[in-house]
Amino acid sequence: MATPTLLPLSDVSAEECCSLAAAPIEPAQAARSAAMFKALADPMRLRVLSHVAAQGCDAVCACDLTEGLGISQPTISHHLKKLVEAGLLTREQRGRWAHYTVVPEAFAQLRGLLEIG
Amino acid sequence: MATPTLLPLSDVSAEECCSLAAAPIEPAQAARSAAMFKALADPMRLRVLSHVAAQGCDAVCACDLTEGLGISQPTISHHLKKLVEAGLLTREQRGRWAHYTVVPEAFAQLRGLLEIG
DNA sequence: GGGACAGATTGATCATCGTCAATGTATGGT
DNA sequence: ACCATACATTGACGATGATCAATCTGTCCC
Repeated sequence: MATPTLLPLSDVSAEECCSLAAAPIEPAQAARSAAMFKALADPMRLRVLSHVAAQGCDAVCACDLTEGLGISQPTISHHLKKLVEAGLLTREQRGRWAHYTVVPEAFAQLRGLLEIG
Repeated sequence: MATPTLLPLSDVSAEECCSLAAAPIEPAQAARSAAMFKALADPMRLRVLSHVAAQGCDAVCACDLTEGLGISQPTISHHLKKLVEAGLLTREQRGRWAHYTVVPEAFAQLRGLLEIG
C-alpha cells in the first residue's frame, strides 16, 4: 500500500525546457504537456488548486477544502486525484488526513512552455 | 469579495495579474482562466499552436498547417477557431488565405497565473 | 460569368469528463 | 471490539469535445 503514486516528473530540470515557440513541438511532448494543461482546464479544479497554492509551502488538509467550495466530498477527492496525477500536487497521508502541496517544478515547466513573444 | 466589476475586455495589463498562489481564485476568474487552459489541453491543438508560435511575429497561413500534422482540414480549422476564441491567436484574412498570429499578452497572463513556488 | 481554390460550417459518431449518491477502506479514540 | 471520522472508489448520467466526410461560402483568375 501507499506505493508512491509519485509518478515521474523524473528529470524536470533536464526535460524539455523550451517554449512552444522554439520549434514545432514533438507529438510525445505535446501529449504530456496537454495532460498537464488538461488538469488546469476546469474552473473548480483551478479553485481547488488555488486554495492549496495559497498556503505556500505548507501542506493543505483535504478537510479544509470540503467547505467553502460548494461541491461534494467525492468531487473534491476526484479533482485532487487529477491534480496529483498531473504532477501539479503531491499527496501525503498523515494519520486520517490527506495533505496536499504544490509541485513548483511542474509550474515552472508550464511557464517555460508559455514563454512566447 | 474583491471586485465585482465587469471585466474589461481590452485591458489585459490591468487585468488580474496575480498568481493562483496569491489568494484563492474567484469563481469568475477561474472560469475565464480555465477556458484558456482548455484551449491548451489538447495535444493536436498544442502542435498547431506551436507551429504558429514558431514563426515568431510573422503570421502563419492556415494552408501551411494542413500538411505535416496528419489531420483533416476541417479539424485544423476547428482547432484554429478554438485558439482564436480563447484569445491565444488572432486571425487575419488576406485574400483567400487566413493568417494566424500569437497573442503574447495572453501567454503572459497565463504565465502570471502559474507563478507558484 | 465560370471554374478553381482556401477554408469555414454542418451533422454524425465515439470518447472523455464533471458531478453526485452510495458504498468502501482505513485510521483513531474509547 | 466498536463506532466515528476522513477520504477514496464505484456506478450512473448528462454534457462537452475531437474527428471526419460532406457541404457551403467566399475569393481569385481567365
